[in-house]
Formats: sequence, structure tokens, C-alpha cells
Amino acid sequence: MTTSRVTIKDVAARAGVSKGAVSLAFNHKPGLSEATRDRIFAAARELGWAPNLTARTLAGSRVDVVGLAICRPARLLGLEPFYMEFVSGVESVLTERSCSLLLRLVRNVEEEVGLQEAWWRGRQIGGSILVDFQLGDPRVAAAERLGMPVVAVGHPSLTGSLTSVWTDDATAVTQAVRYLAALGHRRIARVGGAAALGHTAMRTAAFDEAARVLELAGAWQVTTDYSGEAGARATRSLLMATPPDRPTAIVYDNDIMAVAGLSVAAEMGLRVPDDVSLLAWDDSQLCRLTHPTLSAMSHDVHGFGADAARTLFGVITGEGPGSHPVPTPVLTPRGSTAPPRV
Amino acid sequence: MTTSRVTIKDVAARAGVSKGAVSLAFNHKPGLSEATRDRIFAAARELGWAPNLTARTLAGSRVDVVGLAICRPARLLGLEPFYMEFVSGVESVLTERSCSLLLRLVRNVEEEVGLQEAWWRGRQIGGSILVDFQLGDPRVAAAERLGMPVVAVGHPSLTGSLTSVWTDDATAVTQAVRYLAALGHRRIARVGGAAALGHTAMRTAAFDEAARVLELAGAWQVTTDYSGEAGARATRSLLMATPPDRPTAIVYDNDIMAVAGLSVAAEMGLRVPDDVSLLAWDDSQLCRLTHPTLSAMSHDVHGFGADAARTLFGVITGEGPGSHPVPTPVLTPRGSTAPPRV
DNA sequence: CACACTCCCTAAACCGTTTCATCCCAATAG
DNA sequence: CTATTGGGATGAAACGGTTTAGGGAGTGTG
Repeated sequence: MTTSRVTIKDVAARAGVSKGAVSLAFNHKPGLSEATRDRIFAAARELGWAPNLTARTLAGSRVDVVGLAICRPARLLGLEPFYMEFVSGVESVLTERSCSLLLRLVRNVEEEVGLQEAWWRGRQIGGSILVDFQLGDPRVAAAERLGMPVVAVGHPSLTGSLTSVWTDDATAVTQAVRYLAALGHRRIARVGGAAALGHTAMRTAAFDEAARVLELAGAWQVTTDYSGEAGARATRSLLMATPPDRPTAIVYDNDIMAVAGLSVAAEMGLRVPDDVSLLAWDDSQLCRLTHPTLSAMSHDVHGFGADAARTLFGVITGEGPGSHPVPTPVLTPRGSTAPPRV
Repeated sequence: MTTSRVTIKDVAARAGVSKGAVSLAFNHKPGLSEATRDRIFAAARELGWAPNLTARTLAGSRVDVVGLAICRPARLLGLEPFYMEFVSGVESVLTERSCSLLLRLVRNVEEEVGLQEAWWRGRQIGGSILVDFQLGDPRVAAAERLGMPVVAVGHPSLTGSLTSVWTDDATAVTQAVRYLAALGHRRIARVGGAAALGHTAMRTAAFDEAARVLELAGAWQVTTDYSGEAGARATRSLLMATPPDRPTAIVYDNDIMAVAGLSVAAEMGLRVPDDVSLLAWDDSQLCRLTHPTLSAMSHDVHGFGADAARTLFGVITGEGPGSHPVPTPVLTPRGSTAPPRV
């Protein structure tokens, strides 16, 4: 049923030129007259030919595939608005350059290092976007050793010499705490993300520092796995404390957990924001769909992904290493934060 | 810095055999003694060699990449729990076979047809998962013409001769309506998904039929773009009607819209489920995080993705075409549905 | 008219595998 | 002792492009 594959040779024959000429034409390289060029394109169109990317890659030209390995249990991933939004931002840039995304879920960093190496040596990808950096992440050394174009999504302190794209989480955390303190909150808690992640550690440190500077009466932090269930559990245990020990405001590390927190408060008969203020992170559409709407540290995740992709193209085309901060998440007050009603 | 690439030739030389022998060893094909085999693997390990997948593909062996093109605006995608969950299910199967997912966002079906064809002719992929079928979808003919292994996620009536994996949405819709009717609801509305989609049409028809059979006093349907905003808008206009014309129950085509509907009800001072019952679809974690929790047509989307991937492997390995229904979404009552308080 | 210089284009080498026809050789059969 | 067998290994031909050294045909100069 399949029409026998049409190759560059067929096009060349039909246009009455050599294979090399066809190649030159399709790569927009000089050394061909306009007339021949047109003839070649016409022949290709008639035959419905397009260059075989595999062969093209083998022959040593650029690879138009970008790798992305994500290290989260598959089941959790589906629920994280962050990643899908990030990926869609990446895609938006790839698409306009006719590139594709090679996506893979891995169990741990070691597995990812192996995968990236296999991809790179196998010329499956032209470069990779690395996410979820940990302290002393082995991928830094691996990428350098392989000489592989890479963009690291994470704070420069975690990503070593790699070109990085990052948000200033420390500043954002500080602003979040300052904002709540300015509203009059003195007992503030934070429900953080996965403890192993570098940016969780940075946020944790920043939170502590802010609490110290502002001399808060109480500051709690817990880490979770980012899931709604974990967020609910954490919120429940925080709110179960009796008033003097109970926080009047809670900051979450993503919005799924904030939504969960909101429903826990309702279930416990606490009014938001009167009895407890809630502040989400990442600000997906979700934050505007709850009642009350969720105040959030708002962040253009889609744009973040797009920036990462753009930066990767820069690295691939040989730009020197660099550090590319993207805008710091900005506080977007909505209905879930207010001064505490003592 | 990159150590000059090590190829199969180096390994062959080091093991004192021919390239062909190394190839046989690494593909676990017969015709080699145990001793030689071991020697080859040892040499490969010492040199840190892994087969170049591009070359392997070019030479005509199987391609271990699966394609998936999704046709939604990038910004919407990030918010749809469905897709990420589906993708993570696909990944879970691919991973255990060392396959990767080539993902791309497209603007329309025509673009997808072009993309799939380019992927296939370029031997970039070994097969594809096709989603979001429309009536008279051009991908059916394209896949046949190309002789490309494909699994179609959609009802057989939409996917023609292609091997399909599908949920019986019509039955599910009927059950949803029956359930609400059994609770005593006589005025039921449905906030549907994108009108162009085949399964939306099927659900719409099933809803109409169920309303007719049950002789409901009122049955409204609207279509949306699946976004929370659209869900909120639709809900608002439905609930703005004065009581005799106002539905007492609403079924949504995904859970984002149901969450949005919930907050609209709250904002309008209507109690859920007393004044209006809400029933979500797909049942991601979200449905358990709201207050009240959302009743939903529950559906193992992760497993759905996994089934699709498994079926694709079946097609690739030459199994004949087939129709693979997965379990029908099952009604999971929670806090958002109850008999109407007249 | 010989020479150099362009401009187009071709031919062949190459990329790193797989595949398959073939060869070698030891063991078994006749 | 020769013929047959068959497992183990080889070498060369694909696979479908890119790349580059160089050839031939025109043109402009001395």
C-alpha cells in the first residue's frame, strides 16, 4: 500500500541534477542558479518528497529534536499544572522552528544522566532542557563531560557552569512573607515542595531569613511531595493547633496544594481569609476558579518554558554560557488574603 | 572536550571481531558464541559505547520513538489535567520498553497530517497515537495511505479501519443523566467540550436521547472550549435564569469547568448541592480538593493512556486491526450531587 | 590566444549502523 | 577418505542524506 519511499535520488533524477544539488537547494546553500533551484523544488513537490531527518542527522547536520526528562512519579505529573504549562511554553518556541520535543519520565537523576547521555551519543537530540535541580546535581558534570548543549532551569548556585534560566525564588518568598506581615500576620506557615529539590531549599532558607528579619511570632515550614493530598494533610495539621499556635496565614509552593488547603479550611469551619489567609504559588487558571479566589505569587510559567527553549537554541548555536533570570513571581492579591481578624 | 565519538568500529577492533559481530551481539541475535559475545560486551563497556540510534534507524531497524501530536492552543493545554495525565500513562508504558515520546502541538488537523507524514517518512517515529478525532477525520485516510502503525483514541465510528482505543461515552452520559433523574432532577443541563470534536458530538446526541427517553422537563446543552473561563461563563448564564427555567443539575465535560461552575454557584449565592447539583467528568485529583467535593464520572485517564500505548505496540508488532474499549467512566457520587430542594 | 577567475554543478567519500550472502573450519555421516 | 553439515564470523552493500574537492563552461584580462 505504501508508495515505495521516494528519496533524494528520485528527486535528483526528476530534476535532472545530482543528489548534491538537491541537498544544496534544500539547505538554502549557495552555489546553485535560481533556475535549477526552482526546478528542484518543483520536482520535490511533484514527488511529495521531504528530506529524511534521520539520514540528515546521520550525515552530521543539526538535530532538530530537544530532550526533556522529568523526574516525578508518573501519577503525580498529571496533576501538576506547572509541568504541562511549562511544556506547552517550550513547545510554542519549538514549533515555530519545526523542532520536536523528546519527552521522558525518569525515576531518578542517575537514570536521567544515563538517558541524556544515550540520547546525545545516539544523536537523538540536539540539546536538552534540564529541570528540577538538586544540590550537587550530577547532571552538571555530565553535561560538561559530554559537551552537550544544555539549558539548566534552576538557580545558578545549583547549575554550576551551565547556562541557566531561573526565577528569583528567594526574593519572591521574601515578598510573600513581607506582604502577609504587612497585612498584620505574625504567625505564618509555609507548605513547601519536595525537600530534595534545590529550589525548595532556597525557598526554605529565604522564608527563615524573612521570618527572622521581620521578627515573626511564629513561622512553620513543612515539606511535601507537591500533591493535593499532601497539601491537605499539611494544612489540616497546621490548622488543628489551638489559636495561639495556629498560623493565621499559609504560603503554598504550588497551587494544587493551595486549593486543597482552601477546602480543608472550609471543612474545618474556618473562614478564608477572615480566620486564615492562603497564598498560592505559580498561579495557574485554578486560582481564579475557586471561591474565594486565591491570592498567588503569579508567574508566567508558559513564558518561562518559552524562555528556556529560546535559551537552549542560543546555546546550540554557540552562544557562550550565561545566566538568564526571568521575571520574579509577582504577588497577585485576590480573595484569599486579608488582615487577620484576631 | 568531547572524547572523539566512539563507534561500533572501535568496539569491534577492541574485541577483535568485525562490525557485524558487534551488531549481532547488541541486538541479541543468534550466530555468536557466548565467549565472543562476552568479549564484545566487555569491550563496549570499557569504551563506554552505546549504539547510535540514528544510524540504527537509518539502517532500517525498528524505531523506538512514538509520536503524539496534540491539537489545542498551547495555553489551554497546560490547564487540562486530562492530557498530562494521559501522557503520563503513555509514558509509563513507553518507559518500560525504553521508548520515548515525540510530542508536538499543532494548530489544526491538516497541520497534524503533514507532521505525522513527515515524521513517518523521515523514520522519526515507529508509530503514532492519534487523539481528538473529528467527524470525517483526514487522519484515517492518511494513516492508511502511509501504512503507518497507529492507534486511534476515539470511538470506532470516528476512526474507521484504524485500531482504536475508546471509552463508551454515550453510555456514560446516559448513566449520568439517569443518575440525576433518579435523584429527582427534571431540569438538567450539560456544559460540553469543543463542538468540533467527535466525542463531544456523541455525548451531545446521547444526552438528547436520554432526555427524551426520561421525558425531562428541561434539558440544555452548550459547548465550550474546555477552559475554566468558558465553564464559568456557561454556568453563569445557565444559573441566571429564573427558577422554572433554571437547571437544578449540571453535567460538565471535564473537571476544570466543574470546578469553575462550583465557584460561580458560590459567587451567586447558590448552595451546592441544595440549589444545584454539579457533576464533573474525568475526575482528576481536583474533584476531591474542592468543598463540597465534586461528584464525577470517574475515569482512569492514566490507565487509558497506558492502554493506548500498549495497543500501539500491538499494532507495530503486526497485530491485526481491532477495537479496544476501555472501561466506561463510572459514576462516583461525592458532595456536589443530591436530590433537588425544590 | 593563453591565462586566470567565476559560477554551476557533479562525483565520491562519509556518517554509524544493519543485513545478508558468503566463507572458514571442525565435526559428523557415508 | 571424501562429502555433508552447520555454527561462527566476515565483508560489503545498503540506508538517505551532507560535504567537499574538483571539473567544465563562460567571461574578462594581458
